[in-house]
Amino acid sequence: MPELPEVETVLQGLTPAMEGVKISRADVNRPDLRWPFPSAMAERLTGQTVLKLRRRAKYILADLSSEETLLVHLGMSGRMLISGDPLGQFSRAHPAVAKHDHVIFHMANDSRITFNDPRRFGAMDLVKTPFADQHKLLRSLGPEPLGNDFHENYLAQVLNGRNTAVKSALLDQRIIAGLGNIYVCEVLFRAKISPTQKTSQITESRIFNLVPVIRNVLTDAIKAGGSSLRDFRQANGELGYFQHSFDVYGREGEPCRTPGCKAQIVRIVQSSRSSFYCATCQS
DNA sequence: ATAGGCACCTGGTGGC
DNA sequence: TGCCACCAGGTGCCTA
Repeated sequence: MPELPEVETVLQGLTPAMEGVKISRADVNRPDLRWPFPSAMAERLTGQTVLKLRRRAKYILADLSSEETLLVHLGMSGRMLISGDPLGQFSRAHPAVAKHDHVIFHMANDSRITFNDPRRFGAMDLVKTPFADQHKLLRSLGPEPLGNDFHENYLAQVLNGRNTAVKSALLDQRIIAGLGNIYVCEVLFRAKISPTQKTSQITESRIFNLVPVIRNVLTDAIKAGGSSLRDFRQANGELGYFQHSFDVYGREGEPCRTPGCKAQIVRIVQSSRSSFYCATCQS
């Protein structure tokens, strides 16, 4: 599910309900997700105030008053849903605990945040706040695509000499942190680059052009509240709607949206993942 | 060091 | 209805 725009959307939804608010209790309903939870996680969360909520790549980080930081990854199917009425803006009763509700945060403002993840590819960990960036899962991440460290010269330098398809390179979180399968497909369509193109074969001007294209695709998706395919929800339960703006993802056999192009979108498999593209427009 | 494949897990869909 | 194969938004780890 969640690539950078979806995680950013969830973060923005959670912030008013969680930031500055104490966790009165945490229910931890199983011992692990992708990996075992950190020891005594429920006790280490209980009573702590969330000082700051932030995002790094596809991770949500919650800095706690205990000087520990809770690190959350949504994996493929993770959701964080708010219930209750933290802002007095809407009223919604707390739902009964459902299947796959693995962790529930009971906040002092009477809201609840429920982490639900059927496939359990998600993860949570606790780390001392000053060392959060050095956490094993974070320390090798490349620059944020919407941040200042991601720019034309960086991308040209890091892609130069690599002998891999540009699709794989843009999915590599060490090169750029936050893109996933959907948004790489959409980026390559807008940039008119074939997903099979080797990075070393792409001209410098086309590499440079990828930078604003990546930024635009991500910012458009964030404005739309992310993409809801099967089960993605914003933290308030609403759907994102960027999926209606897909040019290629999931559109195998449908017409290319480039004006005047008569081709159909094709699907190929690269490193066991689907790539959607227009073989006429993208080279 | 780098590139490619597999594994982890559940649920939805479509074909027979 | 049932069974089965296949597909899914991620990514760490193992192999060559």
